[in-house]
Amino acid sequence: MHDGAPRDPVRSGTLMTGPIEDLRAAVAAAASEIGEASSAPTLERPRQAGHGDFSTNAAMLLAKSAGAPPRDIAERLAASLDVRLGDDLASYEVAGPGFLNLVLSDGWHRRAIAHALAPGFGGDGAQQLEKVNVEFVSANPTGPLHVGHARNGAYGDALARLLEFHGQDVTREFYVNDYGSQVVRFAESLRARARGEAVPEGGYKGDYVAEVAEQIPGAAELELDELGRRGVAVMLERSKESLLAFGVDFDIWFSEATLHPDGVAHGFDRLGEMGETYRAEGALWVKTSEHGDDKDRVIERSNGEHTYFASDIAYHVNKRERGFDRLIDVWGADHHGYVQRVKAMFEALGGDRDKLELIIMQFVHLVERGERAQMSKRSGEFVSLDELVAEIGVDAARWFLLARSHDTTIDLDLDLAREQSAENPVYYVQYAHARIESVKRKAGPDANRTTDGAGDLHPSERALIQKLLTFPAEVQEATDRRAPHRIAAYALELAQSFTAFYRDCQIVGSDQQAFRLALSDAAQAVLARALDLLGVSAPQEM
RNA sequence: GCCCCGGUAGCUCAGCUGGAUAGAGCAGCGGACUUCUAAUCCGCAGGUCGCAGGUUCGAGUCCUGCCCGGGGCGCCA
Repeated sequence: MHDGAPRDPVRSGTLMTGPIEDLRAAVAAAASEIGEASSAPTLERPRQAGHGDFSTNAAMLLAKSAGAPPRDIAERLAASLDVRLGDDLASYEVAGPGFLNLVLSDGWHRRAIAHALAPGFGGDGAQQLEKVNVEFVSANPTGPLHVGHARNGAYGDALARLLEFHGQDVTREFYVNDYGSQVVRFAESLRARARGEAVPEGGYKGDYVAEVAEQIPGAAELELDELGRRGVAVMLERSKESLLAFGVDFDIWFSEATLHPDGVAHGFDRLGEMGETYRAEGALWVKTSEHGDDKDRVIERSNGEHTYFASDIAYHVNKRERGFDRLIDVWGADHHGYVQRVKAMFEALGGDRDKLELIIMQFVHLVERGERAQMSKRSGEFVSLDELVAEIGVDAARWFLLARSHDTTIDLDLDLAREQSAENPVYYVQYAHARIESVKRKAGPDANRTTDGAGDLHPSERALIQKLLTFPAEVQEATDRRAPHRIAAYALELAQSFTAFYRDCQIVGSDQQAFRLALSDAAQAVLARALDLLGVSAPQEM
């Protein structure tokens, strides 16, 4: 949807204005007549029925500077809003310690639907257009992807989708750790399997190792280097297939090996030019402690070999030189200890530490009959991404993984997940979408639509419209906070709002048919968009 | 010892960066299918928001200390 005409790099804000933004602006304007608010007034949909369609705390924030009781100020605010909003304000009420509750007219609600029906509703909210690199999954290519990678993949992809919808230019990147000692260990394991020998201590013990070895002709006799390369290639191909089947499609598969030796040397040069390295105890160090790290870090060992950190430096230099405005790395919880040093290194390289985001994903714990099991690639004990998809399907799997905040650990009991997959809320949301399609089918292809109408709106219609109108703010919030799980929560709530409307209001055949079809169209479009942001399908029928 | 993430209903989790009587899904109990899709809907029950202080008109949310669970603190990758 972002193809075609170029857009302004900085938004005027006009694209974003909608009924809620107008309302918010009116409240802000009314407030500024009275005094200085200590913070921006809220404008929210109260969870409590009977507290109006929208509610603001502006009066309480103004009380100090205006030197008057909050409830008195709320009355003055209301009087001002009454003039500003005219017929759109149906009624108001001052409540509690000084809340101002607003009830908007049916006309305001009807007009709002047209806004929600506009193409791209909720998108393009970014204030500043950026070229963003999102690096995620980045699993070692020495074994199959497990559910932890699935979580990382679902999250990274959903975040990328959010950023794209928000208006950013996003590159999805997978960093392939195809260099270093784990590749050697993998090659040794492959050779042992090919020769029918026991896998050496510290090697990879999973059955997949034998399968991979079988796919490499002459594996028993190949040089370790070559065997490692072949093995990694096979694993990588498998990973690509698994991820594609899971709906995750990377733009770039970046090989760590290609950073050696030139990229690493280049990275060291850059640090050297910045005066950020020194030699001590026979090793080469980088002064990360001057940028917030606990201690300085070795990048070249006293034996002349590079540390893993050397690759990280080269990689981040490379990313910067590819012209990204923002780098987002999605890591597993076991890497949180590296956040400070990588941020420090990035700053030492002359980067802006705020332009490098390191997002830590908490783990997926495997639970079997109430017992926690440890997932480990080397021991071969894990639930694979493929297995998860085979058991419960892509949509249920993605929903399961995306419905929770990324900083909460997830307990996965595969038996339970299998049992409960039929009860996965994702189907409820999809069902609402399919049901709307069914209603439209019933109405026929030529049925009229209108956002005009007479007569009172049903409370369920008003609630559905209000829910639709909050979508742009939800997208904004989910994007700003890197929190796609909010979209899942929103999608469920929207599906509930639609289902209540469907229950209470006859659509096809009613004298409000054209209006209710327009409302249904808007609900369907937003449901489809929300599901798409999560990488979940929106079926026409179920 | 230090650092990061959690602790909210029986279970799994939200809680819009401080707002009104803390929510959802699942599980449980009781109801609803001659109707635009019952993968649905309605009702009931379920809580010392880990504990103790503090900040203020107001704290699940912010601060301090402690308890519990998970993860991390290499010249490994």
